Amino acid sequence: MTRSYSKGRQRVDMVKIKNTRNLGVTFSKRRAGLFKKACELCTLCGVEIAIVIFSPDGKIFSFGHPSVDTLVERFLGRNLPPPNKNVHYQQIVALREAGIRELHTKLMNLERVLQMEKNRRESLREIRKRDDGVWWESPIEEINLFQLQHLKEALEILKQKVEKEAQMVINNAFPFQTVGSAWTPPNCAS
Amino acid sequence: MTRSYSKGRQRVDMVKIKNTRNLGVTFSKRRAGLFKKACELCTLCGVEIAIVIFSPDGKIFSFGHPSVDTLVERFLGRNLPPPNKNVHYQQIVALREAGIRELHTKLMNLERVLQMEKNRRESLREIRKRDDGVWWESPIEEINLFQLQHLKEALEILKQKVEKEAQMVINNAFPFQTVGSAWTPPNCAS
DNA sequence: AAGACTATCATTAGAGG
DNA sequence: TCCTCTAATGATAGTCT
Repeated sequence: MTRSYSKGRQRVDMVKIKNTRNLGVTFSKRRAGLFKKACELCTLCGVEIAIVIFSPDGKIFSFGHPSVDTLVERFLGRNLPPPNKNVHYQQIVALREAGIRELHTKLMNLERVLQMEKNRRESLREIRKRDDGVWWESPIEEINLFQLQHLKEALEILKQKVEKEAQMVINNAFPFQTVGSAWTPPNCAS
Repeated sequence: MTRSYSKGRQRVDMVKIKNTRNLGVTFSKRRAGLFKKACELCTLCGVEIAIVIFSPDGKIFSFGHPSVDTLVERFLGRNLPPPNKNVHYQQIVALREAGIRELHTKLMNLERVLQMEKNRRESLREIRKRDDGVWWESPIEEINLFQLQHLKEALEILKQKVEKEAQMVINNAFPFQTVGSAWTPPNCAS
């Protein structure tokens, strides 16, 4: 007894996952939440949604209404015919509309992102202190160097001007090659 | 005066959209919420997510980190041979298993920052001129702080220039692909 | 007409079991 | 590992500007 629950959901940018186990739990919970949101959106607005999630350990989770394969096929079928200039124009128009709003939102969140960075750093330090046994193989210095190199790369790319190069760097740093089978989540609740 | 807002979010199963107009608004809001959740899941748990939404009127909305096409392709090719496991890859896997997700999250957040900064290179270059240019040779803790300060400086100026920059973005037209954030294609409401 | 606002309810991280 | 619980925070439908 005397259960005094205190911890609750904090702000997203304050969230610090304490260990791998909690990370897995969080992933499961949030994945379920995401699928639930998608399901609600399907039923509420009459849209069709496909979601595919690749976890770092190689598992694939998918949600699809009516089915992932159907929607993926349709998605590819849309891209199959040669690019339509009208489509491209519509994209530009849409981006014009979304541009200002997105920039505002993102700038408003930038400080929160920076705060998140600080929290990540604290989390990293905590994990260093706690999980000594796991971190033996790779000294802290190497990890710092590892991180350092990537940060350096990223910021130097920032100085340059090509988004694709940045994306390549990220992808090369973390090539998530996954092999597995799709897992179909529970159906939409009515 | 005396604005007494009363309506709020009701239970999902009680939600009734009053008309087509409100339905469109709801769809936009919830779609944004879904993409935000997906983005959070990406950064928090280090997963890769692709979402495709087909609206009844034939419009397509997509979210993808790193990109929808990449993930769809991987999804369809889930029987691909195992990935090459070179030394670098193994090191990354080991580090990730040991808690590298914080670094991964850092990089993904940084990627988001890069995505935001890509349209504001001039301002950033102006900031960078004030740097001595050797910040990455400092200890990692100071590096992060330095980077944070650096980005924060950029943020301050960018805040002042957001409108101007947004206009620039519109004039220059966005690049075709979006990385790590929601891509809003053709217009939403009918 | 695109956002701001606010009252709700939903989501969820961590603790106990 | 999986469930329940609880406090905080997040999300959002309708309204107003």
